[in-house]
Amino acid sequence: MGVDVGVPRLTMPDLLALLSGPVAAAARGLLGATVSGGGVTVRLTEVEAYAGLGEDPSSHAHRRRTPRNAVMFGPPGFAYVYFTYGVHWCLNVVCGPPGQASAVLLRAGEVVDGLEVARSRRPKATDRDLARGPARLATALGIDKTADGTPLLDDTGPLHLAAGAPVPPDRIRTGPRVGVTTDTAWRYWIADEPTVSAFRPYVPRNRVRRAGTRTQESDP
DNA sequence: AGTAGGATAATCT
DNA sequence: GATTATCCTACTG
Repeated sequence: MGVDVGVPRLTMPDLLALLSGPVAAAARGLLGATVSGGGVTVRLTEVEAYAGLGEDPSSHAHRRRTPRNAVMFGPPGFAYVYFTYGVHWCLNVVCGPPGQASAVLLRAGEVVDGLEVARSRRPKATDRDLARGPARLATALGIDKTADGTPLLDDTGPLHLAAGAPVPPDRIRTGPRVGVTTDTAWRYWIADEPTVSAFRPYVPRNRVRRAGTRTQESDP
């Protein structure tokens, strides 16, 4: 039984249509949607669009199809999960028509259900920080590589994506994406949401301490 | 409050 | 062998 009749909510076919279209619109439209996994539900407050083959140097699918990014080349509505920095998992929603390989990175959200479970997965985090950042969000949902390539729009996989209460357009903010070289304003977030992650400009990590480099000073 | 550095391994050149 | 769509801790002021 729907209670709040006045609030239009995307139907499942509408959600699929949204994900099938241009990735920027898909990213925008995903704000306010919910992702559930492992007993935790997160309401998305911050996302980033990544175009696929060719157009976007920051996209994992920029150059060509590889085993890692293969899911991005498939149909929309599936999870693309990647491992980075040797430590973290991040969750994307595959968008666009098959072959285009665009995706939306889920950067942050508010835990709206399963709070106790989310806290147990991130014991040291405050409630605000439980899913504030892409790897934190993935951890809160209990995501690892087994979620890669699973469907998000039905209940056959470990994750489920559902439309939420629509976000008024004037509440949506845009800006450059985090941690990448390109400056396209393809980061979207909901204004005044405390769960939105802090912006961090791209900084190359050049300083590699080489094991073979001997230093002579061994005493002051 | 702000920043520097380390963790740690898959992926790609 | 270099890079990485990040996060946490420790240190400085």
